Amino acid sequence: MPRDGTITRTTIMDSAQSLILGQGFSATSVDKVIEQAGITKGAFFHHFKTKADLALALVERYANLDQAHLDMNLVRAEELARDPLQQMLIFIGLLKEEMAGLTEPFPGCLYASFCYEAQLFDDNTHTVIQNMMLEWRRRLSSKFVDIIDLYPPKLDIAPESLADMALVIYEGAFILSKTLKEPVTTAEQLGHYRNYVELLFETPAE
Amino acid sequence: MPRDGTITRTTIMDSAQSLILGQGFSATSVDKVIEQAGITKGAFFHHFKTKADLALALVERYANLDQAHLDMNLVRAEELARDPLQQMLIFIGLLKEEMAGLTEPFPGCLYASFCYEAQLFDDNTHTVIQNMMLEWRRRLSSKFVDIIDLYPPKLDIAPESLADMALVIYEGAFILSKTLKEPVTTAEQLGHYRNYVELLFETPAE
DNA sequence: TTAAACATACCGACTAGTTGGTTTGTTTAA
DNA sequence: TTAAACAAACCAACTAGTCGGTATGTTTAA
Repeated sequence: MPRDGTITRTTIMDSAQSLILGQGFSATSVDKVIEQAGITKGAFFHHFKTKADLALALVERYANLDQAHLDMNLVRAEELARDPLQQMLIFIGLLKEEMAGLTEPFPGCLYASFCYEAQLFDDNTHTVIQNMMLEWRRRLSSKFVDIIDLYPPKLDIAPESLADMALVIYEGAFILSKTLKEPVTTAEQLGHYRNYVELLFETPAE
Repeated sequence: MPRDGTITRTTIMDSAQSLILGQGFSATSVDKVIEQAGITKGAFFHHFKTKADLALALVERYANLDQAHLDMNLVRAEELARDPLQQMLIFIGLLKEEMAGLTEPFPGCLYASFCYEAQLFDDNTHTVIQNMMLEWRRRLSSKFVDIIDLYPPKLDIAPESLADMALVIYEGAFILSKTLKEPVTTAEQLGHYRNYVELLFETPAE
């Protein structure tokens, strides 16, 4: 077996990601990454053709984890209930519980980090992020379409924008949580999202 | 009095801010700023002792505008209604209408931009941002306390986290809007926030 | 079995250009 | 005349990326 470079590659990516979430991509120099990773420039540019290539690899890995995370929680919710509204409420509850136990703010989202340095990245990198945001929209709005069918909502709402709200809450809560150093914010805000869905579709007591 | 440098200073800050919202603070070199502003390095470092000094000046100006914006819309809402719930719904409606007419995504929020490059800035800069976030929380949660007094909410909620939701929606919606290049997102999401408040406190039909 | 040929992983000095910041001097208006 | 407002040349440190070389394996053919 050849020397396994996947460990080195993973170490580089882990180091880079934690640096990027703290100081942004631009300020995360290759020198800082290799120092953090404990390797050399030769090793870095063996694994990544350019620094932009690292950025792409990072968002691809992040999006893959995000996809798996989305799939897993949707499947779990669908296993725990048959009714689409119950599934959605359970799904949001699962997301909330993940964030509820944090003792320090979530380190942040790579999508948001790259969003405010967007002009530094190429189209491939942007597309990966856009597609993953659209995937959240597709998956959740499809569920909301089923819900609207069964439970006439109290207000006229578009399922896509209701689906978007999940990511909106995540991204916004991360920013407040990081800035104010309050770990509970994200779980609290996901709780409001769940409340909103509940109130929108609940059948009035008769 | 010698030449009036306030125009130059403003031009520098405007150029810097638009560059920062597109590519982040770190990638926004002083050279790029002075090129965009059409001035020289001498002028730049006459007005700002360091690049970090520019960052502080930018967030201070941004926070002052934010404060005025918050004040103005709260006053307008209080002029248009006496009931605190109606005031809050009008207030959110005013924010929504500001965003509803955009033909391209809002350029973004300086708080969020700095949040993901946080380690580059000093405590003064952070404090300005934190104080403005806490100001939003104070002002809106005070209103929500009044609302809760008058309209027993359907669910048990903390007024602070309900107040935080305004900024959360803003910051999150900006990120989706910028990434997906969809200008309507922010107004849509503020609409959901208004819906949520409405549903939480509405008096059930009898 | 063995050794030559090859492939991958990695090292670290080097380069051309950029970075924030300084220095020295000039222009402008009161 | 004076002091703020600006210009332009300059600097040391840092930037991403290159390149020749080495170390450690795998494959192939006799």
